[in-house]
Amino acid sequence: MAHAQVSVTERQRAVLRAVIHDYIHSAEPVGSRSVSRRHAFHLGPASIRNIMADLEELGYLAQPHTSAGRVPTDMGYRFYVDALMDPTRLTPEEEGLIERRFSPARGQVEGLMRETSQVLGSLSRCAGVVLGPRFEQLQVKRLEFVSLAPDRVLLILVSTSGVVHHKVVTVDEVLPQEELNRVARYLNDLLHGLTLREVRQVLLARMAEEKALYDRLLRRALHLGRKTVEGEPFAEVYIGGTTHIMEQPEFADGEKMRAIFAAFEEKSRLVKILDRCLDDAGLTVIIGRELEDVGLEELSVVASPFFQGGAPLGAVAVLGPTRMPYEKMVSLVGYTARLVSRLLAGEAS
Amino acid sequence: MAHAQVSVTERQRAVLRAVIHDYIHSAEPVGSRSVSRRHAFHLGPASIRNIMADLEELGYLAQPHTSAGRVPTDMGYRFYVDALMDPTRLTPEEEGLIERRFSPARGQVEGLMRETSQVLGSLSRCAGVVLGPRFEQLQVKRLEFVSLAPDRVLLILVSTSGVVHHKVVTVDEVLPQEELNRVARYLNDLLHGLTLREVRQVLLARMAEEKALYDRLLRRALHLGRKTVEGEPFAEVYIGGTTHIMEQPEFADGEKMRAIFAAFEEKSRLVKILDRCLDDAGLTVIIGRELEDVGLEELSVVASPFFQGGAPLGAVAVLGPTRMPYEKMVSLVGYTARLVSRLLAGEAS
DNA sequence: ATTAGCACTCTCTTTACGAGAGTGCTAAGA
DNA sequence: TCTTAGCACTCTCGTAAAGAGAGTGCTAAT
Repeated sequence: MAHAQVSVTERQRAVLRAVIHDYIHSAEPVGSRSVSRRHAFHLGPASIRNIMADLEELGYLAQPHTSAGRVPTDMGYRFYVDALMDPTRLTPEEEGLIERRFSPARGQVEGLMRETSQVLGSLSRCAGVVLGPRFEQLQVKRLEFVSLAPDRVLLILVSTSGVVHHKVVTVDEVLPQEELNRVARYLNDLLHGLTLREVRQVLLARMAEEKALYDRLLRRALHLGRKTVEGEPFAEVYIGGTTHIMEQPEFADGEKMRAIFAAFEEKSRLVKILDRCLDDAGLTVIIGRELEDVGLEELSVVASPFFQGGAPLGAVAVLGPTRMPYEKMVSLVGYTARLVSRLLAGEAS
Repeated sequence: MAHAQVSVTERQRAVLRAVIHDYIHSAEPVGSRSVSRRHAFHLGPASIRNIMADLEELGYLAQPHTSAGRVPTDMGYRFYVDALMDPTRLTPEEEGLIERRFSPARGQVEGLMRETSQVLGSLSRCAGVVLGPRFEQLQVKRLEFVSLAPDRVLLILVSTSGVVHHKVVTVDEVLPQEELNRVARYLNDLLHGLTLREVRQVLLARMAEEKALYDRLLRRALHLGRKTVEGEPFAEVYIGGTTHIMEQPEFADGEKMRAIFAAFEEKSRLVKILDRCLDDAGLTVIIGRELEDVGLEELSVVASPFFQGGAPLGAVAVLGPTRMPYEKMVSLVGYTARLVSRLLAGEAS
């Protein structure tokens, strides 16, 4: 209306919308006849055909073969999501359902993440994916060192949000528990409240500044501190409802399924995709090839970051076939992300 | 020879063995002709046919339809595993490969479990499953309580083997960190070195014994201690290499796959199955329907417990189609279980 | 006891064919 | 000029028929 599209008329938009709607719920190529019938345009099938031919030329639709109906392309979905889709809201029932499922998970960040992935999975009937708190961004609440063996130390890191990370390291010299306690006390004083990114900087600065390192305790402390924060994975990924993807008719073929599940096992690929969504303040939709991940070309992602104290902490997402009901996914993911942010805020001390 | 089978002749055994061998690597019904050819019996196809008919009557073989070859039944596999199979050993290359893959995981129990499931998966080309340390059996090394919010406490439990468990609980009264430290000190003295099973008993005994509970500190300590050990899952389950199962031709059908992956998501079902294997000191093979799990009728499990300090701690297993190379799986699982036990022993302080 | 021979059965693949759905194009109508 | 009715064409899909292939069970001969 106000902003006239350069090359896409209002009618073309209406037909594209209709085709996508039909295709999303039938999973079968959509013909001109059914569009003309089901959506009460005052247009006959022949006109629809002309318009569809135009849309195909524009790259929004494709034909699996001559004389089949049309199927949306990635580009078609993209246009739909950006310009055609009318946002819906979740029904109050759905919202209530989500909230109820979350209530038992109150207070445990990891449990919350896991539950979120499962809720998203079951409501979207796709895979629900959650990118957990970014390690770098966790704030140190407490460090703890436990001596497991003379040369082996368990490092435990508790963040203010209640996330616990731990790992075992081997040290060169024997460190009795006594000394570990002193080290922990020192580091806790030094690092309390800092994010791990800051911790890394502080430790490096200290180590440079006190080159000499006469103090053995100090030296050990800095050394152990570095071990704690180094080489950690970017973040944890939680996946729920993966079986729903198998229900989609487009993946009846076993080979495609394998490719997809291989990606699920290799979580780094999911991390890479979801990481892109963290920079955007709001909700992101990535469609098919836009994922730039060989093996996932036929999937789309709807993702949204969630926040703690104003900073994006992680992301929730739905991963399903490109033929997914985008409006619904957008509202579902958006609602869930806001809810998670709210729960996290309610928990921060 | 020495022990003449009541109803199974030596020749029948040989034919059954041959059929199972062929079927395991072809996945197709085995006919009399190919048995006669491939295995240089001095018997023609017709004789083989007679023997196969006998084996069918005995319940060891079945025909998908008249005039197809024979296929082993669950009972046939069972007989094969119990009486026919000749044990193999892994090749030194395979053993070396396993050991190398484990070396980076040294010292971290959780990492070791995860890695084990993946190694088993990739070497068996089936799903690798590990039932982690049984919670009940962990020995308390250290308890730690961190106050996250006035009414919310993070409980951390470190076991002597380096396993870390944690959870967040909500408490009725405000507990400052100061007091939590005192509580932790008390409980650490009381519980150090006990298994969680014993911890439970000790706490119950104390609570009964000191009914009055005049001491607030004591009351709180016992209360928090109970929260720490109660309601915990039986054990963690690690699964690796699930995608291999999809490669099996018998699961090309999407519906069967779904059933199987549903079981993977619902880990309690796997726990139930593997738990059965913990009681047996050695290796267990469970075939098809013997699993007694609707949805997994076409799978078999080869499992073996691993030990720490003489007590079974958890189990490693391979989960694949009933048509799996049992000899190889048995040696693989056996070797891996022994290796895991060894690595655990090497780590105990 | 073994096996050759044979008729029979069942699956799988190929081929043919018609129904159905959809298209593109052309020409007529608004 | 835009719309649409009509029509020939194309492609898929399901069904049916036919033949090849593999395997069996039975009988009779060795």
